[in-house]
Amino acid sequence: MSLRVYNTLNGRKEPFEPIEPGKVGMYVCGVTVYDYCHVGHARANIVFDIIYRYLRYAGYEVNYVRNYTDVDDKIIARANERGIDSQELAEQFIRAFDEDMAALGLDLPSCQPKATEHMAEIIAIVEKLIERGIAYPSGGDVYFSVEQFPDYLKLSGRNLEEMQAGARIAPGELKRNPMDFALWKAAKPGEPSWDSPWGAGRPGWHIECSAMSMKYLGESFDIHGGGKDLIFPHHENEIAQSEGATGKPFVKYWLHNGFVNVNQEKMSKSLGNFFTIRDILKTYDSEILRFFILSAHYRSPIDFSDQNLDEATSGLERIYEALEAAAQAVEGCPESTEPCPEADAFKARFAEAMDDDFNTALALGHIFDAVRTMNRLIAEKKFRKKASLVTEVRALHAAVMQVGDALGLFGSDPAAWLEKQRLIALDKLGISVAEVQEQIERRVQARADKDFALSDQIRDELDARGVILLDGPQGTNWKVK
RNA sequence: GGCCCCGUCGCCAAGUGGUAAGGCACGGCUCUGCAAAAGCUGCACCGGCGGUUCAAAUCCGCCCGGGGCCUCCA
Repeated sequence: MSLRVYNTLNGRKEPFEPIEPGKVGMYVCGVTVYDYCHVGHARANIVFDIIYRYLRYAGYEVNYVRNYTDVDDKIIARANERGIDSQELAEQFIRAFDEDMAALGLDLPSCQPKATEHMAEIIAIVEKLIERGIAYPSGGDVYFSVEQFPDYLKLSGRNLEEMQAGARIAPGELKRNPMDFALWKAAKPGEPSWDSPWGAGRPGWHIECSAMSMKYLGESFDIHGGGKDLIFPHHENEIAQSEGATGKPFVKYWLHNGFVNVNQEKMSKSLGNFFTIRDILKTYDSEILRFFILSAHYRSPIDFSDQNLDEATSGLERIYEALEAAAQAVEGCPESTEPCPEADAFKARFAEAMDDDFNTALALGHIFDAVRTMNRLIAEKKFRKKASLVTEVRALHAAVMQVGDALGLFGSDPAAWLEKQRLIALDKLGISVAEVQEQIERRVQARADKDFALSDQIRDELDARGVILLDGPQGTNWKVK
């Protein structure tokens, strides 16, 4: 069984064969740092985080580069609004981005370059393109000439003539063809700028990614990722610039994640229907958000709502409860080195799901199957005395933890995680832990007195307010509905 | 207008030619003082119509409904 990935370049799933066996070079477009990130950014980064994790789980050595776009029109505009330096604004949101990604539990990429630190590389590519007749200086700008690059629009599958019909040349742009795009923009007063052979200026939006990806991963590399909305024009233009300059294939596999929707509509700044990562993390644990995102295939749209997040919470709690129960059930039992075919089969199914274009939804289904098996075995009579069952539960527990690591899940201590969730939930109900404890004690006394009417009344009252009492061998526990 | 995607159980969601994974919710049973949790168990012919095929949720056509890109966007 081997990995197959959906490649936007040809619209099909194809076998994943890295340029250099065993090694993967992967570049993902980061963010333009002028504002806080929203849940859409969270999805993109979580998706590529699990791709990064799974590739390593599958044995690849991965060089993962994710950039910061720290020079751009929007950064300049926002900095001007606030009357601060654009670099200062960029630094502020780079820190915010790093905090958000850490809060989401993302593994750090191998390298996180900044556009402003790669001016020499950017200028070198522009010079090369001019040299080859694919780009031309005009005023203080430099434009890429789309007519000189026959493969233009091969990623997005569009038609140049039709696009030209609707394209306009903005005032001040000295383009030969309306579809030509800026590689270098002449500095306007008050804008950050760098010296270049064409005078002071700054890079266009797309060129930085060509420069940084090729610098760290080579002129041809394996995976380039980003949101679907980057296919055109950003990634299309990256291909044009890069292949135009090198004459070599730029990227082997283009991977694009689907959007986060709110009420079936794309979450976006312009629609104003977005939630920032830091706001959501106040209400929902980051692992719940990750679990929710992994519950759908990465290329499908996913609808963001309280109901969906609450369902994800229930599902994740079920898994953590099983992990906790399994760990407790086998504690102190003799260890065994016996192999466990069931656990091996489970891991094989997990790998098979992930190998099919990172089918995390199916992979989670397999994890739930393993959870049910563990629960079933633990519930057997005299479980602890049956060595084969103990061995199987141990092996399944270890296997779930292992595949969980490949998804960035189940890394918390189950008891602590569940406790945190129920405290959060209780807080939402506006009930204090002390009050619940007090009621439990009253009920314990009532039960001791065999006053079941009072006992049930106490439980029903709490139930009506959203708190469920659970009587177990170790006494009475509680959880939120 | 051009290009593209989606429509599977009450809700979420896999499955893309061989007879529907999983989760949440719901019903029954076991357990329990009674419950809950857990387990067992029950619960869908896949938007509509037509076609191809021995066989279609899966392929083709049309229709209906929803969405995306074409301008900054994860």
